[in-house]
Amino acid sequence: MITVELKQLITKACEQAGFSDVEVKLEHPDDLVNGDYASNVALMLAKQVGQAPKDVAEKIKTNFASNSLIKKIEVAGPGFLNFFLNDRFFTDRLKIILAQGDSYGQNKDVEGYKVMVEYTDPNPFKAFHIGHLMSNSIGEAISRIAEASGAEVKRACYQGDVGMHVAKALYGLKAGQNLMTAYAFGSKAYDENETAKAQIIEFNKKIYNRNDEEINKLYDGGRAESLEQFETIYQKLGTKFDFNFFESEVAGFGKELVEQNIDTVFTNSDGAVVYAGEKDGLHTRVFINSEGLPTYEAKELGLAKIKHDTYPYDYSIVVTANEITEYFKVLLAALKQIYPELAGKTRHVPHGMLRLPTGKMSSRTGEVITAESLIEEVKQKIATKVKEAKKESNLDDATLEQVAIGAIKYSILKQDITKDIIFDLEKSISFEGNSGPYLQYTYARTQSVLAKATTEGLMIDAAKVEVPGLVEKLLTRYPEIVYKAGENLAPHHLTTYLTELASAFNAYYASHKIVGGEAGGYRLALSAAVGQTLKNGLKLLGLATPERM
RNA sequence: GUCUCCGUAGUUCAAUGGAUAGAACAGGGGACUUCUAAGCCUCUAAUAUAGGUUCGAUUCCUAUCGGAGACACCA
Repeated sequence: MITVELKQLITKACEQAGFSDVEVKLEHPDDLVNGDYASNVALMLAKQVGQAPKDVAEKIKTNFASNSLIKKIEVAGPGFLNFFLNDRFFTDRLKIILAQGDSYGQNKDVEGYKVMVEYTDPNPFKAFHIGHLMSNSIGEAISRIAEASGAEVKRACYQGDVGMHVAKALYGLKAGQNLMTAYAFGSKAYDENETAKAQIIEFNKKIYNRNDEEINKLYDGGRAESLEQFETIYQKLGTKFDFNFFESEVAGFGKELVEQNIDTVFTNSDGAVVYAGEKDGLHTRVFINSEGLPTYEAKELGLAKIKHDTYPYDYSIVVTANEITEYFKVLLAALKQIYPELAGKTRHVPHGMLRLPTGKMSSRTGEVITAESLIEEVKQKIATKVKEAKKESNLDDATLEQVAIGAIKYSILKQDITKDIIFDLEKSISFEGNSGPYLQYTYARTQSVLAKATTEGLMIDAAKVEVPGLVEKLLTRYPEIVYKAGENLAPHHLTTYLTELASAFNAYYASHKIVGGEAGGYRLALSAAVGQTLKNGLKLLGLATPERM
């Protein structure tokens, strides 16, 4: 990468100037008049060597070895070193982008590492709601970014197919409710009716023990139907899980693990088995309840080991909403004592909550927006909008869905994943400006232009090359952005960048005629490179790139 | 009450301790007999408060105020 090269040159110049042990940092100045890259090494060094920052900068500048990459170096502001790269660097990059194609931007940061990413985690018998959509969008993006960084990624989904929520749903099913309404019905009964509560607790045991034929039948049917619904949604969203783990499969082993470590790791307390987290600055959590059943904590403990047996990961990433952040710390503390090597490889990536303006969503009360209904509603909105804007709509249903899902995913991925999203259908999902469809539209536009150019080839002839502007400069930064997104597990760096790139290209497009004319070949090559980069970036985010829209 | 995360234009979001805090939406104004107007150009508008560290703070530290989450048998 260019940044590595540049850093080496700076380090060398610093040494030549008599400054050693410098950590060189590079950044892109906000304004291109301050160069393509800037470094604050002189500012950092100034105090250490007792000289004025500007003098230090000048010394580094004069000791810079001449090379073909750099056009000029300026000392500016309080003591920044601003680097201007040769035009040739940017125009040559277009060739590289077109040659590398779909692989442009990939790196080898974590090459050879086996990574398991767990995300989405919906519960059978409960609705797949927009919260799951958030986890899925983030987890899928992280998986794809990890792949682009060289990792071998396996996607995992962990699903709660046993536990009180299932017992409540079964109570509802038994009372004649359907899968959509059963859970809320059972929850209500549990809270309001003592007899129902006792019955549900009884159901819960029967589910674990599988000793009641009627319950088994209801359970098996409901579970299968739920999983089938989830598959349909994953297909729409573009996720294919390599492994499905179920609480029913890990519960037994998890319970054993806890029981084997009573008195060493865990303690008995009021009939339950708990981990006293206070010694780690955390809080106490129950691992086996007083009914003798493993809680989510014990199951998760078993899951960690079973995951590793299934796929010997170097890193295990668990993507969930941040409401379980504290709980996960307790889990990791316990895991650290039982399987220290696994705890060290496990990383919890919490994301914000998706909340409604009225507050937190609650599947207990049935106050949820399902993923399915959101996608349909957004499709409707887009269809209406397109109909108003254009006389005829050539948008087929498949494209409409790609754009709708693109709008939804973008709205989730555009911000720092740790922050909550207050979800308001009217405001949260945008089709213009800073949005998924804006990027998809820009991509389609590049393809449309290329299709128009039937007689011209993509030429980057030295004689016809234009002076590189913002578009060319942004294009060269893409690999840095992928790297940064991977390093910080922060997909929003990509969305921000892609929107900047699309915006620069749209401005270029509005003021330059691309097809035909003197520089036609070059401009087409530029359009192709923008299209390729948008496509690669959108792919990492999990957004489709329709050719027309 | 204890712990964790968060407070940036009217709204939704950006900004590895750096230069004039950047977009989008909303609102005002505008261009186009041109390759996709889901587009382009332009104007108005923000770092919760008070201290501290630093050459330099939206960013780090402390306190206050405000919001969200967790705090034993749900997940």
